[in-house]
Formats: sequence, C-alpha cells, structure tokens
Amino acid sequence: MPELPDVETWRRYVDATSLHHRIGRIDIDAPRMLQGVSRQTLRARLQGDAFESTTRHGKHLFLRLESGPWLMLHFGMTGRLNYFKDPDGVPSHTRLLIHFDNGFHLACVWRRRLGRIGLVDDPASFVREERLGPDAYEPGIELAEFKAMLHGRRGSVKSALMNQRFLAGIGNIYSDEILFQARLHPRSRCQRLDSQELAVLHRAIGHVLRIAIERQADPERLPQSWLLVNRRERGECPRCGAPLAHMAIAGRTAYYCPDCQREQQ
DNA sequence: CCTATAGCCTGACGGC
DNA sequence: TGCCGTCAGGCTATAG
Repeated sequence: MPELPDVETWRRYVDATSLHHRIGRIDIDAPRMLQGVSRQTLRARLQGDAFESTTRHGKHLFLRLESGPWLMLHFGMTGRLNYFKDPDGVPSHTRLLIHFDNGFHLACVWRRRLGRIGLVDDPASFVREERLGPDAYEPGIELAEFKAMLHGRRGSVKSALMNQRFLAGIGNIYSDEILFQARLHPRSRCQRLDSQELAVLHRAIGHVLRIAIERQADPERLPQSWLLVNRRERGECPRCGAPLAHMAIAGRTAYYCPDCQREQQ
C-alpha cells in the first residue's frame, strides 16, 4: 500500500506511539533488506537509544534517534507498522521488532521482503545520494516550477509521475487517481500537455494527496467519487458509469476511464 | 534521456 | 480439493 499517503499516515502513527521510549531488545530478520548497515551495527545503534522525531520524503520514512542518526524505512509493496503490547501479538512477517521499555513493541512488517531498512546520518543527504526528486506533497511545488520540471520530458505522464527521481512519493495507484481527476489518458505524453492541462494536473496532485492523507490512506474512507475505490477488473467509472479499462504502462497496470480520459490525437 | 524486461520476494486468486 | 500460472499500491540492473 505504501505510497506517499500511506507512509505519511505511518509517520503520524510513529509520532503518536513510538517517540521517547527507551529501546531495549531488537529482533532483526531482514536478510537482503538492510541497506548500508549490518545487523550488528543496527542493533547496537538502536539499543539503549530512543526515537525523538520523524520525517518523510516520498515513500521513505525516517525516525530520528536521540543520538543523532536516523532509522530509514522503505515499505516496498507490502510494508506496514504495528505498535502493540501483547507479547503474543507479534504479526507474522515481522522483519524488525523494536521493544520499548514501556512494555510496548513496534513491529516493522513486510510480507514480501521488498522493502529497505537503513541507518542514515541525515535524510537530506540520503535524498541527494539516492537522487530522489522533490516530495510530491510538501512543501509543495509551485505551478511554474512544475511546468518547468515537465518541460521537454519525453515519455508518458504516468511514468513521469511514478518516477521517484522526478517526483518522490507517487506510485501506480495514486498516479491512476491523479490522472483520472485531471482527466488525462495515462498514455498522454508530457510534451503534448498544454498549459491548461499542466495546471489541472498540478492541482490534481495536491488535491489527491491532501485528501488521501486526511483520510489516512484508508480505501474505505476515500471518496466514492474516486477511481481507486472502483479500481479493479470490471470496475465502473464513478463519474460516468462506463466500464473501466486497463493497459500496461511503464511495466505497471494502469486503470482509467476510456470516456473521461480521452487519448490525445 | 527513455522504454522494456527480468529479477527480487511471498501470498492470493482464478482456472482447470 | 489441489495444482499451477499469474499478478501485485516498489525498485533496480540491464539492454536497446
């Protein structure tokens, strides 16, 4: 689930649950998920420390330790967090388990091991090194800058939106929603968008992300007028009722309404 | 630059 | 019911 709204929701979850508790034991079962840090080092740096704040860039979540460095979590396709007390309540597929001195635990859970766990000195440096684009939501991109970013870009709008080095945080699902609300066909070319279309797209990005975060990225709570609520085989367009279509774009399945999102000539 | 493909992982689902 | 292929809200390496 983890696109920007989900990760932001978990960031707030960490803020509400896991700050300022002394960290005791650490259990790590994350082969091939550790990025630039060994099990031993990760364990040694976390034990006895405490999280003091969080930040997020795109789909990356950072938890700051009192001693300075930040725990970095990337959720891949299946990652999630769970803060709980019952010692028998460890979720299956917990890859990193943090025990706090208040008797609670924070489980970092990935069903598929496609996520990342790291320890970084500074999120801003990490973002630079990974060459991630600006966060798609905060602090917000001015329309003029957005137009400049897309100017001269080859390829489809959908692949640009999903490219983390262009804009960080948007994935397959939310790019479909943004294109639906902007009434752009997912195969639309960046270069072919006129000023009006760019403005509508820019607004749709901000709107979709804001509402999704407000609703805690919970599909049950998202507006029924959204594509992603009906985004499935044989789903219908919430606006006009037409059967949704899908096609492969940039290696992912794009859903769209063939009536509301007409392809450019 | 950009696209397409395979691969990394694991479980759910549909068809037979 | 069981087996098997396919697919999935991500990303990287590779080749063209």
